[in-house]
Amino acid sequence: MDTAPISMRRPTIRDVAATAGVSRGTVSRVINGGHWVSPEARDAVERAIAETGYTANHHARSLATGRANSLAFLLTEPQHLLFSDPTYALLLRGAAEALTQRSMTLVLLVAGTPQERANIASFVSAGHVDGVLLISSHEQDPLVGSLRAAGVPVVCSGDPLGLAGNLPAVAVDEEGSAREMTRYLLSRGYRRIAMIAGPDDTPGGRYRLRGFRSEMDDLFDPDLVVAGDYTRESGAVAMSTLLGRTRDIDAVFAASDLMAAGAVATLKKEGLRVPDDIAVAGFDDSGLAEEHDPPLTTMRQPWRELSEHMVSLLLEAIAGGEPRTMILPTKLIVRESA
Amino acid sequence: MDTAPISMRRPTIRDVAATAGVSRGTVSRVINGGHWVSPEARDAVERAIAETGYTANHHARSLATGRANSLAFLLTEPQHLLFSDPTYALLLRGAAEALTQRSMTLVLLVAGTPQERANIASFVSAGHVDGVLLISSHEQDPLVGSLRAAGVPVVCSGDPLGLAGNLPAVAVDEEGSAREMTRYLLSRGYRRIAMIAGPDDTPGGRYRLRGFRSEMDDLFDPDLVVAGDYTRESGAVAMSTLLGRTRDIDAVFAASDLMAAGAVATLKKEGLRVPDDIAVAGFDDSGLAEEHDPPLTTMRQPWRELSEHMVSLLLEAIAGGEPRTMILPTKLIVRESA
DNA sequence: CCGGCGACTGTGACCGGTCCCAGTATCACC
DNA sequence: GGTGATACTGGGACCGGTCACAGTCGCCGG
Repeated sequence: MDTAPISMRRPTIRDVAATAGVSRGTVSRVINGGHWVSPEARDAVERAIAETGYTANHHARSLATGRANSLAFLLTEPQHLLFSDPTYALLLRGAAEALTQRSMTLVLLVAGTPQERANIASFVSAGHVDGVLLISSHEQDPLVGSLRAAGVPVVCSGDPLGLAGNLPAVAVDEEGSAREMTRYLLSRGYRRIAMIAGPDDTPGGRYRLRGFRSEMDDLFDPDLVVAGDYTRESGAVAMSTLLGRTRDIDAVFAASDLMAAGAVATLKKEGLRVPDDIAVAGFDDSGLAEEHDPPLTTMRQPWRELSEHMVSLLLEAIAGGEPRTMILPTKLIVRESA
Repeated sequence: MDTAPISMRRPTIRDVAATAGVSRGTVSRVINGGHWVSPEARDAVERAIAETGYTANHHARSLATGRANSLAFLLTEPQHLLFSDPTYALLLRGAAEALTQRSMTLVLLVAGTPQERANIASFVSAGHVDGVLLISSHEQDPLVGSLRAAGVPVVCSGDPLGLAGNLPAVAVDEEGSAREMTRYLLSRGYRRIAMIAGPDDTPGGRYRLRGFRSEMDDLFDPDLVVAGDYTRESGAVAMSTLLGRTRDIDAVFAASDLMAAGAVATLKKEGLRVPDDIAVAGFDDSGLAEEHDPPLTTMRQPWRELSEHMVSLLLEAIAGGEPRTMILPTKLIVRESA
């Protein structure tokens, strides 16, 4: 019956051992660093591996070692946000690369519906991944709590508000960045500067506003602050709100490029020119900023470094190291909008 | 020394069996459908599972069954494209959801550097995932060949050009969609319609152009066709090229929203109004279209359905079914740009 | 009363690795 | 020549499931 070419089953470590004329143990040692193996044995094993085309079975290895060799990229934002905001894609790309380099894999988890959240909690707690790259959690996300309780190593993107210490995190200097942008706007002669802040339960919402306020000092006017939720639409709405309060505004600092873009859209609709009538600055330099019309002045977040360090801190934590937190610098990118 | 609360190891199927007072086999049967299990046994097992908080160990199961319970989402585009084009994010989101529903996991693979491509080929061939969702392959991608050779189930997004048949795929009716858009533009009275096509080695490049050409019929002018690579920049460049050839253009049909946006940018720079001087239509309805200024008339791709069907066709193929291909309809979305 | 069948259950082998321990060989040293 | 350390090797046990198979039990028909 079976006239098809026999589909050889994948070679196992035993096959390699047999063709190399050594034991499984020796093959295993060669694979894992090769200490305490004689040069001849190593050679034989390496030849045998090449000859048989052996590749290790991840599942078997994970079962034996208890390590999964994979990390979860966990998005906790409501769905619609996740994929409209280009910053997530940047982090995802960086994380994927960082893991590929370490020959680990990236499991994408999206915590949208309550059902999904429950599944994810049990999935992760069950040890199917070694750790979690936690992306953009609002303060007091219960999911984070359950992960911590289960003892799953976690590293946060951005300051883990309210999860006092102990959680490793990689963040940018939110407050300092906001101060720098504010200082820049002031240096350009703007005095009536409004801020479209992020939600107060996110680090980017809280600390960027704090930096803005302290740098503005006497010039700070609470009427010129409106909070959005980082989306383009919320930026547009916020700008309308601001204009409804007063026309005495000469610059706007938005806590995300997306909100800045929304603000610009509103301004255009109102017949106001950017930056001639009102200057607009964003935050993130998410790619959108450069393509925008006009190109946005913004604070560049070091996306590549952020994800790279998230991965390395997480691996440290998994290895049992002390939880560390890194603060990375941002960079002022001056374009045309302000 | 160890004053910390003992960290109980995860309960295994044996623990469940013990507390339920049955054998491992029975527990396994309950978990996998529960056939040929007495109601009392089932009850006891379910109680024991709840009591112990048991969750199955994926690695052990995969080792025993040979199934990984995960699919790869494989991006074969050069890096910079992947994450600037919002359409990938839409597919990714949909795939993640579709898999979560089936309690499978999504492994993200990015085939960027040659090194990564090699790793991915061996990773996938080694059976670490059950199948591959292949995203946007150019014709004759060697990676696809090696995956097919290794017998890994694959499903393509878009017509798998050149990989004649046999590969299941989910695509939209490219040619029909392009005809519909062209017909619409003609119905609006435009006669000198240009096309910014996609690369000819992609289905969206080849077939959308084909549809455009056949619907234009006598009005088709090869001088009014330029190919881009779906990016915004290429759209901008293509538009410049077109304008360099002739100013006798009253509408432009771009094979992606991103290229349409680039074209609009060029037109604005040239002082031309959209749609008053030149109308612009896109393709994808990738989210960008709605937010664009002016909002883009475009062909909506059914992203959710695309990814959902990709997953289900792939699972069919994995189960040994005949490779199937699905063609989904698009929808003309009329906004302001044309 | 026996044979046979269907429903249900328990058990041992196995998936493909890792790890640990016992064992051997070689060599230096006293 | 015995002792002990060092370098290396082999093999059994184990990780936590699934699966095939054998076995038990009750019941029905002949």
